Amino acid sequence: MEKLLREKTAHIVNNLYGINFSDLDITVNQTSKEFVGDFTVVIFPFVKIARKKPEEIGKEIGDALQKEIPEIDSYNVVKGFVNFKLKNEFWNNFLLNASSENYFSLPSTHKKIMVEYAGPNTNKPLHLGHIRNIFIGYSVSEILKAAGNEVVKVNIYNDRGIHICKSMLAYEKYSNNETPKSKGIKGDHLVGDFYVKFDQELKIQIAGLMLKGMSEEEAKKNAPLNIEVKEMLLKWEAGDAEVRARWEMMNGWVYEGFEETYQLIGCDFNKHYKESDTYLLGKNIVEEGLSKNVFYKRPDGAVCVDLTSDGLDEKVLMRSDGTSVYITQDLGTADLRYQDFEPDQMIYTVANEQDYHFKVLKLVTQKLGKKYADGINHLSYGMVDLPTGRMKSREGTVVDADDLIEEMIRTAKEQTLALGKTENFSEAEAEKLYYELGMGALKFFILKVDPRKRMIFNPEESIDFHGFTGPFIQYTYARIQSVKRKAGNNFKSSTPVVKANDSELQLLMQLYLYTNTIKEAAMNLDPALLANHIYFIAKSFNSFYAENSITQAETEELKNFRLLLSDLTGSVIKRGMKLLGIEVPERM
RNA sequence: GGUCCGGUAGCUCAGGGGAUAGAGCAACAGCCUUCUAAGCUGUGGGUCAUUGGUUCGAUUCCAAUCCGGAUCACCA
Repeated sequence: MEKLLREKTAHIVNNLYGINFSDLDITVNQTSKEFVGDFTVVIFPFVKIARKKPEEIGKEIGDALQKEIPEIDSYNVVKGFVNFKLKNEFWNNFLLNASSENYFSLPSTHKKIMVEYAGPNTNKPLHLGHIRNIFIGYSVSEILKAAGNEVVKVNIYNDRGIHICKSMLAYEKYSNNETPKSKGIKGDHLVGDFYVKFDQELKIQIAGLMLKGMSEEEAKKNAPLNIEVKEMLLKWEAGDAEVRARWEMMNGWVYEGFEETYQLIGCDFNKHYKESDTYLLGKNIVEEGLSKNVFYKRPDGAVCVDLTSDGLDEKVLMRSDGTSVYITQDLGTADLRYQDFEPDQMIYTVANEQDYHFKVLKLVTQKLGKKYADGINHLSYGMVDLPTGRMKSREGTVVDADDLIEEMIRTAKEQTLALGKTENFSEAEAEKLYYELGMGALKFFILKVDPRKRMIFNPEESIDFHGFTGPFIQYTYARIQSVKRKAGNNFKSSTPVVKANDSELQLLMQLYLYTNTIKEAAMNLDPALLANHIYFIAKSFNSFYAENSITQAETEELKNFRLLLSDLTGSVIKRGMKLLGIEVPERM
């Protein structure tokens, strides 16, 4: 309807005033609530050209549009705004159409989009930063699917390098060969403990050396642990059997731990890539770049690319000793992924601290003339900070993912029990509900914020279950299901001819705008748009619910209409929340 | 220092050229013998960081300044 209004208005204005506006030049808004109407055309832009008063123009446009668009019931002009009110039939028809099975399946874009998300290191457990990453990456993937794209979800494991060796070395030195099983903790946590242990022991060594008169820099260089860990990395690269075996074992523990957390979170992947598999591929690309004269070799042997003409710097792509750096393996990974799936677009869900890195990646692949280069897209999200600033693992301020999830579920349980909501639930049903509510609260808390912005999480304040939250929406859904049960699930999709009241219209409008939001969320890679919209739908429903009786409506026809409206609201909420990765309960 | 991102109510966040700037939390006042009160209705709370500009109109766009953050490795 907005599109139709824009097109018709442009047409009318062009004829009437001899200008040349396209539909994109026309502003159509929702009518703001203090005026009568559903949609509003802004006519200020024509005032100057038409040399008439806004009120006059408004009347001319209003008359013309009313003639051309049969769904328009009436209009009014206020200053430079023409407010159009749509006929009951329009909303009745919408309700019927939207209640049919395939209303919400948007046409295929014939595009294949790859989304990378998660991307953890295999030396410590997942934390709140990963949680935001995973929620965003998963939700963006689902939204893209809903908008008609084929989506491939991939993960990348940073599973090799000096930081991985640190936990391995600490394990070798300080463990009693314990295993996740023997200690009864998750594998990623066990490995993470040794990563921390390495740092602690290293600090002691450095302090000791400094007491003997070394400078801090010297002490760091000469600390036995630092020397040993470098030796271990060399052994790893050389394929030393013992080191590789320990690496396989410890990474195996970590993957098991991660898998458990993924399951709890409810995310999934089509394929996991490992940097240990791709870092060597990057070297082929470096060779390719050299032969194409896109890269050059410095006298010291390091391979570089000059990006100064693009406003960046000279960037090293391979060390003088021939080993690969971070960007090298990303070049290899991108190439492999394109061979694997041939996506039209590759979206990297990575925090904004790596903006520079992805600029370089895109530029370098473009310079190499890679087919996929233009499709590289960095979904750069803001980091999660504490009120005191950045989370720091060394200061122990990192919010652990498993702990946080557990706490959310526990809080959900407490609050639900306090309200006595689960008195006639079976044990399994109740546990499922606590899980859905706890995760719903957490996911919504994260996803309602614009991904691009940094956000603050205060561990002192528990995440809310009231107001603009996941549980509020889940509650709304459960309420709707309850009403439907009370009505014996007995309502027909026959043509309702009902003059909707204000709260019904408000709800219909929100439901009507839903598919727009999906398209916009997909275009902007922004689940927050969807989260906000679902909240408005739930809020509109609750107002409607408070003001109107559904099962006791004055007439059968009205009852049927309201049941149909409630049912549609429920299905849109369920559908939308699914795209955020949030389940909705039938009862709560 | 260069580049990029941000600054909106006490707090957490929407709005990104259009009408009197919105939610939630927190505070206060109402609403359960009627479909689930994790709800609904209302009240108070704002120099949209500052200063200039662009125009019919700027919280929104541009510039400068201030404040916060990120980044500019042969680390990942």
